[in-house]
Amino acid sequence: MQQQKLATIEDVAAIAGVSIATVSRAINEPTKVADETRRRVNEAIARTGYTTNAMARSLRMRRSNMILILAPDVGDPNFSNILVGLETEASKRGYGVLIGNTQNDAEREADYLRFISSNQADGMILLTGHLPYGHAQPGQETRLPPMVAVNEPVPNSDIPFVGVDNFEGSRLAAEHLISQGHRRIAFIGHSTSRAVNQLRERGYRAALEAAGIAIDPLLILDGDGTTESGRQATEHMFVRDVLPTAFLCINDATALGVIIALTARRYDLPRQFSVMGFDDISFASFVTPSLTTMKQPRLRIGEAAMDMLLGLLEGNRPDRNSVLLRSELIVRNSVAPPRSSLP
Amino acid sequence: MQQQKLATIEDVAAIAGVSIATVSRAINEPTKVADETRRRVNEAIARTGYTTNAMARSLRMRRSNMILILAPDVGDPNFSNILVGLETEASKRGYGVLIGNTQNDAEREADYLRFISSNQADGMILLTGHLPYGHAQPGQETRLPPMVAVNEPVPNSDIPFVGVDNFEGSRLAAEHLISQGHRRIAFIGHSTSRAVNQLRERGYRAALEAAGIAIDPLLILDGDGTTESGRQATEHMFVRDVLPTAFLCINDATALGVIIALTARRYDLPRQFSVMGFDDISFASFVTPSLTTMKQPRLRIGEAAMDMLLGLLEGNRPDRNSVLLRSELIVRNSVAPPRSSLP
DNA sequence: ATGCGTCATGTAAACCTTTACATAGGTCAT
DNA sequence: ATGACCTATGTAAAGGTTTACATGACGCAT
Repeated sequence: MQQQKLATIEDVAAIAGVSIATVSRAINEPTKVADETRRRVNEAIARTGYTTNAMARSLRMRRSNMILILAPDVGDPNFSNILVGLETEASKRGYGVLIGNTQNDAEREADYLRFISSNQADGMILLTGHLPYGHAQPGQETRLPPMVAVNEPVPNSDIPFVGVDNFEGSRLAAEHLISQGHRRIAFIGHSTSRAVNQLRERGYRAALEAAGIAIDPLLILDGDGTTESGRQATEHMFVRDVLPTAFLCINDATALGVIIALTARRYDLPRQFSVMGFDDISFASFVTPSLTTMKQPRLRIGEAAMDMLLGLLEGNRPDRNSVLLRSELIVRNSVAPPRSSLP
Repeated sequence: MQQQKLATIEDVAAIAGVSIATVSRAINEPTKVADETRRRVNEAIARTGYTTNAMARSLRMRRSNMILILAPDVGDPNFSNILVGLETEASKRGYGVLIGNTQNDAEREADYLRFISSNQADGMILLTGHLPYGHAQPGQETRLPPMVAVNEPVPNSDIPFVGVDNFEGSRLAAEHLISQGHRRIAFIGHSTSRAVNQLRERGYRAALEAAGIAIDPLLILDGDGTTESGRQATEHMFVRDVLPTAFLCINDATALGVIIALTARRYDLPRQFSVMGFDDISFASFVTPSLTTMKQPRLRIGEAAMDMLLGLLEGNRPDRNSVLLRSELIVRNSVAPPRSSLP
């Protein structure tokens, strides 16, 4: 019921009155075939509706023109536009995009390697922050294809990385708060050894030091990147009674938790406390007060990463091993000068 | 630099001392091969790290075990979890998932058909609400593969559909408002001929009629599904001075627009006006007031759709041509009894 | 006339599977 | 002893490309 036999290169060759080799050349290296012949071949192609069978082509060429994207959660709003960027660039260059949603499950990660070892994908984008589990199974040792890490670098590896400049972004964010007159600025991080956190905390420290503000360790708290942890961290500060005038959060989700905690305590934001996030995820503009944050150029990150990977596949050594894009300050309504500094 | 020649079935056969046919059978139909032989083959496979070349397999079998997902915008928060559901089910059944982000661009839609006509995908999921442009190009007439439409049915076609029961969901939403005492309920729709809108409006009408409430045409407004259109529709009502006590919106984005408009006019929600959305997208719980809405079971929609498609590919006629899943009432803080009905 | 280089095309191998058909050995009923 | 059937395996074709190598025609310098 399914197959009504698609036209093959032989059908085209027969109609055009040439050999299949000529048809193949007419398609892939048009200059190598005489004008008149090329015309006849094209006509035959049009008449038969021929399209080259990708499987046969991949089998012969040993490349599939497919890229595997490994992500812990494709639904994550932080990934969505990166995905769009990845797909756009790939499609523009004639590549297809395969998605692997790993849910950080080792078994699924290992499973997805079958796309690599069975030649179904030529390269891999890692949004996971680590190499797929099982890449070096006792007996197996799957050869890994060219890869580019996005968003989170792969620690202890020289895998090329594309992402936002976390140090710079965080420094700019802290500078923004400082420029508004804040001097007691809390940093709520997400220390689980993730490189991202380190850089953002360092950016925060750099900005404070540059402004001659002493770092108060009591103002640096740890969370796990969730809204709930932002809320808890804030509560913790009230319990200890060590309060900042502004909160710089590792991400928007955490910042939302801070806002929730402060609002629950009936503080008036941003008059009494300022809050900044990082990422600019979709709800950032809908919270009350709307969130001042650093916007990640997600679309461009995706495009740049795919561009780099395809470059690798085509044999270009990349000029640099990592591409850091600028994040952009998005001023909304969650930041204001601290009360004490008001006239 | 790339290829270090992967092991083929011949290598395995040589080591195991059998023919390649036996190796193939040992892998694909284990019962058809003697225990002892199977053991030797498996050992040889383990030793060589052999994985079957998917390209050769697909070429021979004429099926790729890949599904193409066509979506206007993979980044749309409304799609994200559907995507996860689709991917999860596919992966569980041994299929891979290819994404095609069409951006509603005819050219890109046509382009993605190459995956079909070149045998790179066996089936297709349509999130676009229409057949890909170019499926019946003058000369071309690409044969379309088995398909399932998700979220939005394809009008004037018998393409199987999986989605939420819009009529029922909308009726339940309206009933919820009625149960709180509302009788003047506005409906802000999105009439651009989309089937979704029709059904939701009908559900609204059905609930009102069942409660013996006359339909006031002045309370039925049109929008285009965006936040801005929700704001405008609300303003329009104030201009005409025809006001409801509650707004039932075609989706959460629209509802957000209504909330913005009302808040800007300094009304106290939900005391003075109630607002309901539809979808339960991620920011729904973060808005102030948090949005009472109908939750779409997106994950399950994705899974059900993929299940149906794979069923079709395996030759099962589906029992029904459409699967409608229930949406769930999520009660938050944007709905309260109308002032007039308070004690 | 000969030889050489170039250009357009054809021939056939290779890419790696799956599977229809053939073969061979064994069991069992007649 | 014969034939029928079953099981386990092997042989070889087919699936649709790309491309190294071969062929032949032609122009041109010798």
